[in-house]
Amino acid sequence: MAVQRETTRERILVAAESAFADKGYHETLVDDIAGRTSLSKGGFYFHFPSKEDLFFAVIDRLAARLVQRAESASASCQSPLQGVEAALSEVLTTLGRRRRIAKVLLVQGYSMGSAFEKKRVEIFGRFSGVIQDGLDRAVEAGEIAPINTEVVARAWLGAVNEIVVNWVYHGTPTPSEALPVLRTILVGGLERLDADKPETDSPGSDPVATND
Amino acid sequence: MAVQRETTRERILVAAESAFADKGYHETLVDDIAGRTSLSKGGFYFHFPSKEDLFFAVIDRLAARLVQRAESASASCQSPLQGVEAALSEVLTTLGRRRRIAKVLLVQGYSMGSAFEKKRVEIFGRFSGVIQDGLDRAVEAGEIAPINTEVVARAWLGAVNEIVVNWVYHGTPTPSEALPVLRTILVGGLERLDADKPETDSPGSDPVATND
DNA sequence: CCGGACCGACCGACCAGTCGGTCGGTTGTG
DNA sequence: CACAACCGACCGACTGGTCGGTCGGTCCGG
Repeated sequence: MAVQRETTRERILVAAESAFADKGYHETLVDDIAGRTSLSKGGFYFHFPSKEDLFFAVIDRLAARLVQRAESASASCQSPLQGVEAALSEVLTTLGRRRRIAKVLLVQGYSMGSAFEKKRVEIFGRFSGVIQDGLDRAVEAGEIAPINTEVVARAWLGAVNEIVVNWVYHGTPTPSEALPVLRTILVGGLERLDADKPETDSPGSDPVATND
Repeated sequence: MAVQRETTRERILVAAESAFADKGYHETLVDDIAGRTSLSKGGFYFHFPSKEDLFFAVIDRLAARLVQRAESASASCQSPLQGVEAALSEVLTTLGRRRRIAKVLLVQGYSMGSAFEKKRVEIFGRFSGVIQDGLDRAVEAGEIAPINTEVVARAWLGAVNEIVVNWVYHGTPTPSEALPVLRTILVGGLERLDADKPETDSPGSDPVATND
């Protein structure tokens, strides 16, 4: 039997992800999670020191996966701006495929109260860091004009977040429906700056397509 | 003594706004609010049927005020697009002046759990309605090219939301710092569409300034 | 027979909401 | 004007249910 440690821990994380998605932090009881894991409450507390720690672990796992997806999507692109666009699409479509995950990551955390604040800052910081990096490189590469990339990154993240959250609640418009529009207005908002300052020296490749 | 009804109710609302801003829904006790109002718990329950009702009343009040500000800012503009821009600025700067209000309105609600979902949909719907209306009129007026205005409105709202929330937690960048950048990328994202389809018949007045 | 994994009854803090009671003002009555 | 009957606003001790967390114990593989 021994050395089920990681297996069981994983089972708990999976069950918790689902439970938190359904009911939020407060409304999910430790007994619920124990139940879904076919574990007793005591069994659960053998693996996690507290409910709060469990929640953070769930969030961290999700965020890490998503950030990695975004990063690798971005890395497989030629130009920085395309990379940012790809990261954006990746996040949007991934969350769009997994409504429950989106809900845990973007909504349910707040119900933890003040303990969540630090975590939210950290998670959103990771994402906006990825985007900001790409934007900075795009500026350096002369793809877009200089601008406060931190604000832009945040704004994009917020736009994506709102589209996803609204979809989580409303069911419409779906992220994949929204993607082309988002691409147009977000990336387009920067390209215009480029047009203002036409000092680019890109090697003639066609610029980022503005629609699918 | 009689007929303090409204006065006391108002006092409770004000105190609750502040308490919820500080500690969120769950962490704020009815006793806290009673305390801040120099009222007993029983006294409080004379005026509100439940803690939940109180919270909704607080949120509604704040949202109504803010929506009205946005609408009147928008109404005092000449072109629809300028109106949308003005509404955007108004919301951003108003929230930027009142960090606590921003927190109650945009963050703390989630800590109520599922009961808040309907409310969030409603509140954000009100705001995005204002923006969407303006955008629709801007499309009709030929100021911008046709686009899915619902998605755009949501995206803008999300961008503003994220900037404000990030500021609430991080303290930087401040909404007023972010405003010019937001204006550039958001409104700019639409103007570019205009440039693609140069069929406007605006009466020669200079277009919306892209920076202050 | 040791100890890691797990059990589940139990504890106790916590808190929304209740309820019997108080008290100052107002209204009605003679 | 006096006095009673009434009422709206408010008080605060109490309750009842809920849950996170604990702890003494069990079970099984090595």
